[in-house]
Parts: sequence; C-alpha cells; structure tokens
Amino acid sequence: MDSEVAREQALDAAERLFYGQGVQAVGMDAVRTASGVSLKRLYQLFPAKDQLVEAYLERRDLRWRGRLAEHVERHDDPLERIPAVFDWLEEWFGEADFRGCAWINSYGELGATSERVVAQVRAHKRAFREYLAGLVADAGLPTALAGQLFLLAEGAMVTAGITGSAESAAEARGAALSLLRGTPGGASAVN
Amino acid sequence: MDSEVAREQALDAAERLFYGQGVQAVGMDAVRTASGVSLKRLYQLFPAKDQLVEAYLERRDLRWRGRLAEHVERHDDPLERIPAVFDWLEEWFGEADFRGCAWINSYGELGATSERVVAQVRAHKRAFREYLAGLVADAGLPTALAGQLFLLAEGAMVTAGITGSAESAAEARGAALSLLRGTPGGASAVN
DNA sequence: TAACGTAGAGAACGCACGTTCTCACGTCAA
DNA sequence: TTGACGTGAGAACGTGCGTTCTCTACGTTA
Repeated sequence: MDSEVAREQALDAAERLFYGQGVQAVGMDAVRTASGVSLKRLYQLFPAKDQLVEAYLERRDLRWRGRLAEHVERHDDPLERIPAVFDWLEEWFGEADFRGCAWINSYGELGATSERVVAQVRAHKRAFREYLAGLVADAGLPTALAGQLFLLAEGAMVTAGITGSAESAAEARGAALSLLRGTPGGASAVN
Repeated sequence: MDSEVAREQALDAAERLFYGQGVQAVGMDAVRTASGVSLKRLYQLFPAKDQLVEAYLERRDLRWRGRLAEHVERHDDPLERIPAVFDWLEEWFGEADFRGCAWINSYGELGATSERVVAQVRAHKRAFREYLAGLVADAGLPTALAGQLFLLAEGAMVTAGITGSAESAAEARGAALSLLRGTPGGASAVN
C-alpha cells in the first residue's frame, strides 16, 4: 500500500474517531481497525499518538478554513461576507456529527498535557481570527470589530457544542449585525 | 475524621488537581495523597471517580456564581451591572491558576463519555445564562440581549483559556457596551 | 529456484489507573 | 478486658492502552 494513501486513510479514521469520541477515548488499535492501516505502518507514519493527533488537527484546520472561505466568498459584497461567516457556522452546527469545535475540545482534553496540541489550537484560532480581521478590513470597518466578531463566533461554537443546538449561530449573527450597524462606516444596509 | 471534613478536603484537592491538570490526567491516588483522605474513605464518599468529578463541578458552580454575583452586586445601577460581569471575568482570567473555564474544559475532555459531566456542564451554563437574563431584565433591556452577552462571555472565557491572556475580557466588554448602546432603552450613559 | 526484505496480523510487554482487598491498629460498648 | 467495628496505609487485581516484537506470507531479484 502506498504510503501517501495509508497516511490519508489513517488520518481519515483518526479524525472521525478523535472528533466523535474524544482523543483519549480512542486507542491506536481502534485507529488501526477503522483505517485498515497496520500498527507497524501507523507508527512509521506517526511515531507517537501525539503526532497523529497533531496531524489530525493540522489537516482539519486546512479543511475547516477552506470550507469557511469557500462559503464566505460566494458573496461579493464585503459587507455581506461578515454575516455569511455566521451562516456557515449555523450550517456546520447542524451537521449530524457536529460535536463542538475540535480545537476547543482538544484543548480541554489535552491542553494541560500536550504542547503539540496547544500549539495546534493556538495556531488554528489565530488563523481564524486573522481571517476575520481580513474580512473586516476589506469591508472598511474598524479593526477592533474583528476581535469582537471572533469572540461571538467562539461563544457560538462552544455553546452549540454544549447544548447540541444550532441556534447560537443565529444569536451571534444578530449580535454581529448590531455591532456592524453601530459602527462608523458601518452597514445599515446589511439585512 | 469527620465525614463532612473529609468530603471538603477531598473536594478541595480534586478541584485543584482536576482543574489544573485535567480530570483524566489525575488519578484517584493523587487525590488521596493531596487530600489526606484514604482511598477507602474516598470511595465511601464518592462511589466512583465520575461522581467525584460531578461533585467537584457542582461545588465549583456554586462558588463561581457566588463570586460573580458578589462582584456584580457591588453596583447598584442595573445598567452598570452588565459591564461589571466582564470586569469580573477579567479579574478571573488574571488569576495565577487560571486555565480556562472548568466546564468547557470538562466538556471537551468528558463530553463524549460521561453523562454526569454533560449534565453538570449544561446546568452550569444554563444558570449563568439565566443570571445574565436577570441582569438584562432588571436593566429594562430587551430579552434578546442576554443571549448575545452570554456568547460574548463564553467566547472570552474560551479565548482567555487558549491564549493565556486576559485581554479577551476587555474586548468582550467593549462589544457588550456597543450592544447596550445600540439598543432601544439602551444605555448611552454607561461609560 | 532460493534467499532476502518487507508488510500485515496480532501477540506481548510495561505501565498507569480505577477499584477492591488485606491487615494491623485504635476505639468504644458490654 | 474483650471483641466487634471502623479506619488508614497501601498492596493487589483487572483492565486498557501505547508501543514494540514475533511470526508468517509474499513479492522481488540473482
């Protein structure tokens, strides 16, 4: 079996299991069984579980931000792109296997014990925040708004995870629109 | 040794260890050593680790909300009480042992495996949300504001935990004030 | 064909930890 | 005084899991 293929299969299984059941609840044996990649191969690709977790978070980060950007960029008007972020969150929260933000959950689980995981979580959140900052800048809005939108999005994610409901996305979107409207250069035009 | 005393000592140690290192990283032996309560006694008081975790979260919830309320109620003006929530968050985030929200972390760690923990987390978040709703109602502000403030607070907590910085509290406070100001009946008077 | 390297399956190892058991000791009632 | 009982210290047990090792089978090459 090709190494590249084995790696992808291992990460597919790891992502499904780690996200769905938590990292510590899933043994390497379960990853082996679910992926069809032998233990020997797994340990060649990822010398320790830590590094499999790291790779899972890293690949998920790329995909997650890719999906978000794809959705947002369907809107041409920079002012519409900001609420579109929360629309996408709502879609995400509604997915059948949604179980909260993978990074927030991983931080809760491993933040105190794994430096690798902490680094991944910080990098992901920084990237998301910077993406929002880009949207805010493109819309000609004040920089300070980015951090506020970021906090709303984070609050919505953590709340959706805990309650199992998608409604926090709409709440956050409402708050985001209020903040936009109350802003110099802000958007009374946005629905 | 009195049972009540043993229980408190066990919970003191459990809280310090579970919060600081994560629940799964702390064995019952460590709780025994840190608390001075024998294993036999521990298992009499809490028949399984699950239930010790549950009791830890429950007692912390009472204390956490008590401290918050105590701080908030120093302000008599209902409109000042809302930003005071975020002031208190900032104080909390600045404490030396702060390591994020215990409930969010516990959810990330055990949400997929322990019903008891999930119930505690939901109860705590519901109580916090309702506390905010009370503040909003007392200030004569629209009900919808409560959910938005809640999301800001949650976002601030999770962000402070991940970044290790207290600044998200000030950001959330700024956003909260903007939302207050943009609101009918809202408070252009609040600093 | 024969020797060799590689990969997969899964057994084995070592350790950590939740939980229970043992045993010696102190306490209190009869 | 004695005997039943509760307690503390910690050993012991069982299990799960991260990691490594063994063995077998197969494909490749001289």
